[in-house]
Amino acid sequence: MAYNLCSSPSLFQDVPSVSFSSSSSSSRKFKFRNMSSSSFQPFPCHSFTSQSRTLLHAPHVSLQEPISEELPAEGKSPSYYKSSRIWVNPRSPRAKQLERKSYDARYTCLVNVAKSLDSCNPSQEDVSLVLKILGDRVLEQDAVTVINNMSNSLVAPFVLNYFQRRIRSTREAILYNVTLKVFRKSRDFDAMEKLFDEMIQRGIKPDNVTFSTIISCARVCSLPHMAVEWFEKMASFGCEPDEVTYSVMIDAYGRAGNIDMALHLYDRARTEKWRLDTVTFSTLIKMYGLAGNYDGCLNVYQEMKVLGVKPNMVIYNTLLDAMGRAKRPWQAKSIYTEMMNNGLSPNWATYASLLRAYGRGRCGEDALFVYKEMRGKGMEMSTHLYNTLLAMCADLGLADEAFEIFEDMKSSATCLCDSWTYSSLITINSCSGDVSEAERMLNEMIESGFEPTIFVLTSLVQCYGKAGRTDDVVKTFDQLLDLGISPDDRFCGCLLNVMTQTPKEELLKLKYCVDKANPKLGSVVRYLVEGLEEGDGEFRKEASELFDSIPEEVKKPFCNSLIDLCVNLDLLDMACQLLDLGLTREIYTDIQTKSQTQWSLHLKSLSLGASLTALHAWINDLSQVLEAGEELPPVLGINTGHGKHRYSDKGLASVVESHLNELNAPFHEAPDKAGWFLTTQVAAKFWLESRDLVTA
DNA sequence: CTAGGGTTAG
Repeated sequence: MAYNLCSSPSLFQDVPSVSFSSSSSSSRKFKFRNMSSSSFQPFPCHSFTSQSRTLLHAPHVSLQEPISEELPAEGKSPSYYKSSRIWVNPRSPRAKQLERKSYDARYTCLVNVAKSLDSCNPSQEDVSLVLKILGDRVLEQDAVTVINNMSNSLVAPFVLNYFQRRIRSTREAILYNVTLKVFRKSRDFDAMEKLFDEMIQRGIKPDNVTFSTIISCARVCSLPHMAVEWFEKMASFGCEPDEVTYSVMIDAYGRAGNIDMALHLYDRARTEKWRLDTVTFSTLIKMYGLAGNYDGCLNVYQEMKVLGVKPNMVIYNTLLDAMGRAKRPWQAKSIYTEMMNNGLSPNWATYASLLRAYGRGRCGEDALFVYKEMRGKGMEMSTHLYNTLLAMCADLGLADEAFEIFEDMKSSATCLCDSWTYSSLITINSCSGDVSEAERMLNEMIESGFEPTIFVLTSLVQCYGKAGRTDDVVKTFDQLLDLGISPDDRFCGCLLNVMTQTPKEELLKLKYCVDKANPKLGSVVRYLVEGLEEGDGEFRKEASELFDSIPEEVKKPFCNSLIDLCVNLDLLDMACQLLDLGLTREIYTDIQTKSQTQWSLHLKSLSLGASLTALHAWINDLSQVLEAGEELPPVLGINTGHGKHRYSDKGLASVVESHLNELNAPFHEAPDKAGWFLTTQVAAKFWLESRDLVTA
């Protein structure tokens, strides 16, 4: 028997017809996936140009027309062979290539049908008109390919109906499943549920594919509870979840915030010896990353390798992204190195993750090296990738590089600037205190048709605050409200930070903003700014309520700024109360540590005011130890960290050092340990006792 | 691309 893969050679200039001798046993292997050799009916595709109009108005052309009903007898050419008939050994690469080309051509035809359907009216008549071209005998496989390539969820049900009337299938769920996929593409969960009901009513049994499609649709529609609901429904339809369903559900549970359940499923999948593949692992890594469990990400990665699953690009990119979130640039680097050693070359997602990791991890040199490498490789740029570069520059304060990248972006024909682009540029200029350049960018943003976002306005508040332009801070605040944006915690934190840099006589203007933005914060600030007398722990109670009401990640910056404000206003008692509150609520942790040989004070994560307050508290604690007749350890140390401090232009070290000098404290900078001030038990004891004499 | 699952921002 000869398989004739291309019945009309003239249609394929470079694809000659092929026949395979039945004597070759390998011809069995030569078939298309999901299709038995005998069921394959080749057809020419000459009428299928990319123009769907041509397609529709070519009624004399049928996909099936030139097909010979009888396959040619061995060694005899069918009548429609004209020329260029070549015998090809089915084992040869040439045969594989021909198979490929023939398949591709057929596939392209069906994709074009799908495209025409997408742009036609959602009616049975119009759908029939397009589909007539497939002839009366439609192959199930072709129907699947057509629907699978559609994206119009209004037309899809008519197409399904058309095919159902022409195809007698023993596996009717398939056409339903592939139609469900179209709904998934347009995120139409309601349509999905409706079609499922129809399936049931027609007595067609849903299978795992049905459920995993519905579940993953719920996921992309941000309806994780629906995903769970449908998963739990499976059993009542006689479906046992398999590895794909587990993989989807691990993700759905993760996104629903039910990580325990996700891990439970993973355990089950593992003990039931499902073949776990990279998709499941990347899902797990992603889930741990979003939950902030970064060691969990690395554990999954290790476990995956132990189980013999080879990491692919998606795994590496997901890991890199997680390490970026974790602010662990060094781990991102070693993962990237491993990726390269495994012979994989970075794509856009790799670069985006790396840039983010190095930007957030303050690794300027590494980040710029990535940028150079991208340029050197001629990496195809996108708006998103440009924006990632600009965000990296904003993280690292690289104004010149940002300008260069921005110019490059504007000269690109395909990558349009968007509100993210301007946002990064405004942030960069705001951080470097360039008010006029920040304003110029804001204007350009507005002229380009983008409204300022809360991120832009937050940056501007910071910018004006730094420049001492309190009225413009207030103006920016009002602009935020005018745009109907409600101030978030970051914005309030920024206002609070501006207050720590504002002279006392202007603070009332900012208090107005804080009051409006967050009344709880306003009532705490009132004690400081209005010099409110506090009786009976009122202040502490208000501050406690404030910290109860804000999310974990903003507690420390709020507390730092509030303490700074106290210190600026000489309200040391309230500063101490806030520090104590911060310690008891574990907003600050491990500030004081004790070992056999050394007691230490760690100030690195504290603002300047909070550092000085913590220093005073520590000195008081040490005095009390002596008063109680107990001993100090051999060494006492203060760790300020070195380098530039987040909250100050001056390093924290120099501020603490001059304060220690003022106090005549015997701490001295350690020559071999940067950022440490040390003293001995004897010196400390002598100083503390003489100090107590003075204050007594 | 081949009836189901995974990687792009404050």
